[in-house]
Amino acid sequence: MIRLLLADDQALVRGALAALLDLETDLEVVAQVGRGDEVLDAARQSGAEVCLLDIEMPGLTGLEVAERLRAELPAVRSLIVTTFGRPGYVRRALDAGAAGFVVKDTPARELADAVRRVHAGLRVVDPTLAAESLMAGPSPLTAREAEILRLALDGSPVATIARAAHLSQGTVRNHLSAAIGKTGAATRAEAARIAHARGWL
Amino acid sequence: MIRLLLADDQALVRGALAALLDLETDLEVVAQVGRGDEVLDAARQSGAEVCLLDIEMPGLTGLEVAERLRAELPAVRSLIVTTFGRPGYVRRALDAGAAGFVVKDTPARELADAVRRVHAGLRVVDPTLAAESLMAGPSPLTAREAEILRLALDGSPVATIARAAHLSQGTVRNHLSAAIGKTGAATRAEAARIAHARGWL
DNA sequence: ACCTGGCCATGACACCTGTCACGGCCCCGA
DNA sequence: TCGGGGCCGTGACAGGTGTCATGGCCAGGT
Repeated sequence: MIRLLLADDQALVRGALAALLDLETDLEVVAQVGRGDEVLDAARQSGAEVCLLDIEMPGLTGLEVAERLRAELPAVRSLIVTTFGRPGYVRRALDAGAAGFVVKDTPARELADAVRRVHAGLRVVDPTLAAESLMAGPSPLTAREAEILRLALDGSPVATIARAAHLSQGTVRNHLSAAIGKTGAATRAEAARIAHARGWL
Repeated sequence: MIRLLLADDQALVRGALAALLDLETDLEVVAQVGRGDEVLDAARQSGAEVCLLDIEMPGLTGLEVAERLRAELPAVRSLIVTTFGRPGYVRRALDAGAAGFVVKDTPARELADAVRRVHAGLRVVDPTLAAESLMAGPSPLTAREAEILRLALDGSPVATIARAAHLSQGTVRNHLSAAIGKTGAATRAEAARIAHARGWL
């Protein structure tokens, strides 16, 4: 009996996944949480062996959770289950200590197998996704450029970004210009979209 | 036995919802599709009585599907099941003939009840969502303003938008200016975000 | 000691954007 | 018949944006 923990911010999806996995005779969902910062406590109390983690959750990112799980509960395996197959996410997930990476597009019947493989100590990564991840390569953005671009994601004007980052407007525009160049974009909005889609933010 | 059709672009979510609903003794999932434009055929062939529709799908929107179902298969009830509780979506869903509107945040146990209510001919709408929908009111945007704003969503420059819409740049800027004024935004990026969040696009 | 590269900043320039005033064309309701 | 309002366009202006050159500071590697 493999003991599972589910972390996803959408209650309906969480419950549905639980129903799906409980159909398997060798799997048992022992805990469900809707926030990233509730995973560690729940994992400790439930004695979960494998954690299915969504990436975009309130509190903590699934990637951050995977990192903390590795540090504090090294016996627990993390399996990232996310909507977005952004290339950069795969690399970051593996760096964070995740044992697997699955997108929500994959057929339902394959999920249970992924869980079993991860539990057995294997690494599970969507093959097409792994290829994309290698193709795209690592992020060319510096830390500051990524930070500025994150602030520019919603289309804020330079003045707002500068205040938020405690920088001068000129510096912000320089970072944005560099990011535009590195992403091959024409405007900062496009640069932000590209970097976001690649998982560089 | 209530016959259900599931439409959601994420295979994993689709399969998980099927597992969840099949647990109920009076419900039966008779068809699953991953695209909006496959729903009608599938509904006809499977003889589904209730269709669970995600809004954002390739091919056709869940809202558009609801409209066509009402026109061509009036006996079939539509239940919108979506991630985003945008106020404008609720109104548009009901106008399109949907019998219910549920967000993916709702507890899993309530979904089966929503299906039964819809099948019984009742309307099901998340109460807090209904309140928000009334609060926000209808879209103040004209058709063209909404179209231009849709094209501006990704941060394209005015020249690109103008080409895409077959308009002069001046006209595009006028429409954008009007939209910025009506949304109370400061930039077109913010206006696009606001309108999108309200379900006006 | 030297050079490279990230980071911060300034100033100047060309260009893009947001706003406003204005005019014209339609359709619809009073 | 006469507005009113949506729609399209022009022109002009102030301010925001993207680019470039330049300079200083600091950490790291040769």
